[in-house]
Parts: sequence; structure tokens; C-alpha cells
Amino acid sequence: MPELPEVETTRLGISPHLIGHQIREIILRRRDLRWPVPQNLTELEGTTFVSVKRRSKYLLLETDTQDVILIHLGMSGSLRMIHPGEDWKKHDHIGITVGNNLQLRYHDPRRFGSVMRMAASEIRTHSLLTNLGPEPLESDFTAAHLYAALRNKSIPVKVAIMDAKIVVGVGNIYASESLFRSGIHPLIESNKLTKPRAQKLVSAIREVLTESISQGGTTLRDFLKSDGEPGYFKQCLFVYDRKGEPCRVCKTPISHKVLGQRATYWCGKCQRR
DNA sequence: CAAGATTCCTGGTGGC
DNA sequence: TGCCACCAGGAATCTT
Repeated sequence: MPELPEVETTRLGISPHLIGHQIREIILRRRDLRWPVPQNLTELEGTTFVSVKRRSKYLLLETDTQDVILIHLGMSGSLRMIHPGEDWKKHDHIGITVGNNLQLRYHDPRRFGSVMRMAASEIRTHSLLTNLGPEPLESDFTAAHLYAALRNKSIPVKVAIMDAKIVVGVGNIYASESLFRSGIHPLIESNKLTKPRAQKLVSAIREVLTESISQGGTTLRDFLKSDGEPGYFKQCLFVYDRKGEPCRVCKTPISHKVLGQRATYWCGKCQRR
């Protein structure tokens, strides 16, 4: 579910309610997420949040004791700020109550997400956080970087831009959308992409992600912002989940194919090989 | 190595 | 609220 815009929307929503507030209680109702949630997470009760950062699709909640709660939302996870007395819904697994009498509640039906604990110093060394490519909205995600990363790969360009070693945060929705915006066919072999087209793709990825964040992300099924409301970028999608529907630009029916086990959408006229 | 397939889990949808 | 096959936004870990 959540790609970079949804994770960033969540970060923006929860951050002001956490930073500067002390953790009153950590409730672990279900610990069998993708990886077991460590029991010693509760030892962080009494500490105070000092920052809420994001790297790739990971949220990093740092405390004044230089501990970090790392959260990944997987396919179906969401975080909400609620009142601590609110009923626990079926797939509410974890609650972190803070001093302003709000609770950060983690909800995840499929339990593909993860909640872990690490020392702040491990952010640079942990296996999940090393070997990640550049942030797409930072200055080191350049056409030169993308071109160099693609030039020795034969996989379709759509599969490549979903590889976190090449660039992080681009999931299945935004991969298709970015390629549409840049007029690039998703099936082009990575090593056939010219430098000018790599530049177009970099710009398109930046634009799509930025616009989606401004709309609060994309809600297809599960995703909710931290205030419980859906994101509105779905209305701005040009190709994703629009198989057979007319292209919003040229009316050509949108094409669909499973690529690398993931649904892929494109316009055969607007996007050229 | 690179590339492709499998796996974790639950719920919604659409066909019958 | 019938049954069932199929599909879903991620990504580590396998197999080829």
C-alpha cells in the first residue's frame, strides 16, 4: 500500500503530535508482524520523542535516549493519532500513548509491516537501511545517477525504478504514473533509456511524488491519513488501475500487463518505446 | 552476478 | 449476506 507519498503524509500528520512529548505507555497487542515486534519496545516508556524522520518507506521515531522506533507500513499498514480510550479495531496491533493524551495506533490487516527498535547509531549500519538508493526528492537523485544505474541492466525500466537500490520510495502506483508523465513505455529495457529520457523520468518521478504528497497520498483501499481521512491523489492518476479506460490525454484505452509480478498500466500512444 | 519467482497475511471483489 | 478464485500499494529471500 503505502509508497513514499503515503509514508510522508503519515509522517507530516503524526510528527507534531509526537515531537516533544513523553511516551506514557506502549501497548503491544499483536507482535507477530513481518518480524516479531521486540518486547523491549516497552522499555522506551518514559522517554520523549525528539524527531520523526523518514528514510525510504521507513519512519524513524527518535527519542531523547537516542533510541529509534522504526516503522514500516508494509502493504496494508496505517498509523493514526487517536484518543487512548478509543476501541481497538480488529487489526489494531500497537498503541503508543504520549503525554498530550493522544495515542499513535498502528493498524495493519495483512501484517506485512514491521515495528522495530534500534539505537540511533544503527541508522547508518542496519541492514534494512544500508544499500538504499537516493531519496527521489533529494538533490542526489539526478539524471546522471539514474542513467548510470540503468545502463547495465536489461530489466524493464518500470521494474528498475521500483528497485530501492536504484531509487527509494517508488512503488507500483507511482512507477506507472511517472512513466506516463515522461512518455516512456514501461517495457523499455533499462539499458536502452537515453540520457534525455532519464532526465525526463527523474523530473516526472519528482513531480508525481510531490503532487501526491500535496494531495495527502493515494487511497485505493486501506490507506488512511493519520487523521483517519483518505488521500485524494487517486483522482489524479492517469493510468494506474485504469485498464481499458480512455487515456485522459488521447482517449486511447489504457493497456495492462503483469510485469515482475506487479500490475503495470500505460497508454500505448502517449508512451513510446 | 542478474533476473525471476516465492513468500509472508487478510480482506475485498467479481463471477458463478 | 453463498462459495470460491483471484487480486492487492512491499520487499526479503529463495531459485534459476
